[in-house]
Amino acid sequence: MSGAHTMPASTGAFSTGASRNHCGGPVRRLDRNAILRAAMGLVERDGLPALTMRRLGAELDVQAMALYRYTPSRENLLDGIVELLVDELYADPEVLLQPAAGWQDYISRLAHGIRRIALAHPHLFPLVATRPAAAQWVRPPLRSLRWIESFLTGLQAEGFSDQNAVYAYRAFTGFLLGHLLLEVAALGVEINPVDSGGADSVGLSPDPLQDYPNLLRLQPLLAQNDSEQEFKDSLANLMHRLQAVV
Amino acid sequence: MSGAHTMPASTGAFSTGASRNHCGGPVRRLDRNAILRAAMGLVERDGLPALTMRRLGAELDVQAMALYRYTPSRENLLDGIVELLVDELYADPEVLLQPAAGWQDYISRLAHGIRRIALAHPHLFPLVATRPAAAQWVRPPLRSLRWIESFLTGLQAEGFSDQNAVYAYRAFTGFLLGHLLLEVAALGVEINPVDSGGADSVGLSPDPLQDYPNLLRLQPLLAQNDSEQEFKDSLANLMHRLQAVV
DNA sequence: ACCTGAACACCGTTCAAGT
DNA sequence: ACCTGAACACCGTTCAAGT
Repeated sequence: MSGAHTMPASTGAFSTGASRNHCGGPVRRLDRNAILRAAMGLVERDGLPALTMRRLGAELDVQAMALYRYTPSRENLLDGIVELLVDELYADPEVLLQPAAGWQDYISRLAHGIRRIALAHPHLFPLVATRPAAAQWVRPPLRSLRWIESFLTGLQAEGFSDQNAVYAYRAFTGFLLGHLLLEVAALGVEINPVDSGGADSVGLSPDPLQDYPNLLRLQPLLAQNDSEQEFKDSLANLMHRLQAVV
Repeated sequence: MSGAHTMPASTGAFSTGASRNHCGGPVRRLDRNAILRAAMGLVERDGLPALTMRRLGAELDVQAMALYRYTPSRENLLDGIVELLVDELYADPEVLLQPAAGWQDYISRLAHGIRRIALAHPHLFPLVATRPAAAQWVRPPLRSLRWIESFLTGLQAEGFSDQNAVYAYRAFTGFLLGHLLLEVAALGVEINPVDSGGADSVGLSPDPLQDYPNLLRLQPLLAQNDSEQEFKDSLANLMHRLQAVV
């Protein structure tokens, strides 16, 4: 922390131009984690297009070029964000690393944990879904080797065969990705992160809603959706499907 | 091809500076559809980051600024691409506008039609999933009002109540989005559209596969997946789920 | 009517130079 | 060791100007 690098004795407090903390000691402003956290905050506040090396630098009181000591590229930064996001699962006390009360309980906790992450970071979650993975079989949103290993091992401990554990992994990721992407997309429309100047009129397609009588009539029904209930229903259905094969 | 701009007037035939077709008549080179098609081709060939106003102009033998006669912005172009993509469903003879042999047949044809579109445009499909929609209840990948109307009306003609038709719409879109996004993502890893110079070593996460014995053992099983069969299985499961409520 | 040249305010990234 | 200035090759977009 207090490395006191190249401090000229004469001028005292502000001679180096480096920022200082409130204790007065010189401060190592940057490290990869701080950069990633700042990037996440920037995206969550202003949207993905706002994540610019220059703006991110400004956020950290530094020039953009300084960031390249800690990341080879902006792309690499995005990958780092995705990794950090998935790792938040470890900090969730509701999520278990291994089944403790049956595989249904385990899967349910995991599903809700990932859902909490998605809802907490609606602007960031699409990155989890769309960034290229390391291998074909690494599927978002469960895209850390450690969690895939946990999942497969956990289900096998509960009696799943190799085949069935892999089958469950595939069904589980498909279910999660579809639901959570739809959920954060719906959130995104509500909070409207779009910065395209005054394009709201273009939004509702070439022809107006009036041309579709059925849609017009069902609009209230379509608009009122309990996404949590829908998530739970679909999860229950998944469980039922897995129950049949185990 | 023949960059005949700024042609001296003396040469007669090329006095206008506009390009000509092989019949010799002056030609309107640009229109919105041609631009959108060129953009789709560019993305499918070189990836989304390659879609640049300047590069797209070059593709059409025109300066970038000329495109702004036909689109207000690059963002609007992306929305146009998504619309064109979804509209390809109308050109698919296997897909029916209304049920003709039961709702299961109708839904199955629709699902496979959208899957064909996704697989035909793996670089483009993520746009369908992630572009902001016009309303919360417009869900990718079924994001045209006309298709939503068709879907709801179709199911109601087959005996679905308002509630159940909307329920089916939600379950159907969730299923499609999850599966197809995973499928094109897996494709994307195979064909490797990444242009990040030599980042292949970074890809496989901080720790190697060797640290996860179970994963290492199951890797062959994870790698060999029949995505079409998986799609059909999951679709059948969806049908079964809907069967229960109708 | 349709396209271009020039310009503006940005980008990501490199690299020699400062401290 | 860590950060900056200056520079390069790009971006999207505007607008007066050409034909």
